[in-house]
Amino acid sequence: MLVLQKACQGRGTEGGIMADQIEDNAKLRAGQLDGFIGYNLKRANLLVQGATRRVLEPHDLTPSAFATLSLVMGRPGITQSEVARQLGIERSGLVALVDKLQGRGFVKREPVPGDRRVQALHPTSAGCAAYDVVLRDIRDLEDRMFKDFSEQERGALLSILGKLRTGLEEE
Amino acid sequence: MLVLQKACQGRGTEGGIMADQIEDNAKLRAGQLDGFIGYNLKRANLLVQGATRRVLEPHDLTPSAFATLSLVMGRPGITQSEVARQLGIERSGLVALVDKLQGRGFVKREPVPGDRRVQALHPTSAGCAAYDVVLRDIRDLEDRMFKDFSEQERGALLSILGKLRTGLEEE
DNA sequence: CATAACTGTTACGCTGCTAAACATTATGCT
DNA sequence: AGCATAATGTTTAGCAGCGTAACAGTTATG
Repeated sequence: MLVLQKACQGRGTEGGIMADQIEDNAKLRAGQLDGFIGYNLKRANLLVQGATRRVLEPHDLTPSAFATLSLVMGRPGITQSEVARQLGIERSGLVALVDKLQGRGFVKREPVPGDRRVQALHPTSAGCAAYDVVLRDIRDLEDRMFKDFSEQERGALLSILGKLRTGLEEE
Repeated sequence: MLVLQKACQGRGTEGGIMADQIEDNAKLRAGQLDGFIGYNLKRANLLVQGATRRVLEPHDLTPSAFATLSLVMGRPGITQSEVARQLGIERSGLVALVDKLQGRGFVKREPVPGDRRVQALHPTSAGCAAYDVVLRDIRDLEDRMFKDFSEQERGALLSILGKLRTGLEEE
């Protein structure tokens, strides 16, 4: 608050003359943004997702497509609604995703005996093979990103993110 | 790997009959996605950004607009290119952002004596006042999100995210 | 058995961003 | 000085991802 007023009343409008002083202030004040989880999360996510995209691109997969494939691999017969829920997106958005995955022969939609509304998702053998190789690339990427981290830090990050998620999901 | 093959060759195509077994497998295998930082980051970011949007909406601000305002507050006279760099977006994307901020009278563009290309950004008094109240709301939100976290965990998250960022920014 | 709730799907539109091009101004090389 | 190179702000065009709303078919619930 004090800082704000200083910025506004003080040299705010004269700006740009004494570059070194401004640089100093930057280090002192710019921390504001760096103190917010929202901002840090966004930036980190931007970078990580960028790297992920670059790894996935040669396989012609988007992060969402890979996540979908991964879910289908992990739980064959999973319903589309369930996938959407786990991915945190709308059901409608998933249709195109599954369409593309099915078009490439990685998954197939199959009716389930008990409930004629749903079409369960199953991996094909081609999907399994593809997933196997892509998974290796992703694992490599994660190892590369975490190369400067201790095993403890890596675990801490995952657990904290998980805790944050569950805390927010149930409002 | 073993898991994959099992999923593919095994009950993959018969799916959906024994719901309880499938549920069990979900708990065992679905961890795959939960083990990736990319996925956890994306999900957490989705939720946090959603909450942030909800807080910012009454003030008619987007997260990016708030971040921009925050940067201008923290370093009056900052250049647009610099803001774009810090936000990790393109210069072109920032124009509309600043336009809107300027339209609402929160910041103003001013020529800088030394370099006639740049137009330095400065907060107005209205911008300062607005930022002051919005900042309070954001701080409240962050406290609410972290209510179940120890001070240590909160610090750990920020430092790890920061480390991840700097590690990725320099390739 | 009627009403509500759920599933997959489509069509439409918005938002946020990137990419490419351009004019203006700075900088560096020779 | 002159010329190439780069940087800044800007416009325009376009795209990808996502949400909303609506729909038909199906199941659950009172």
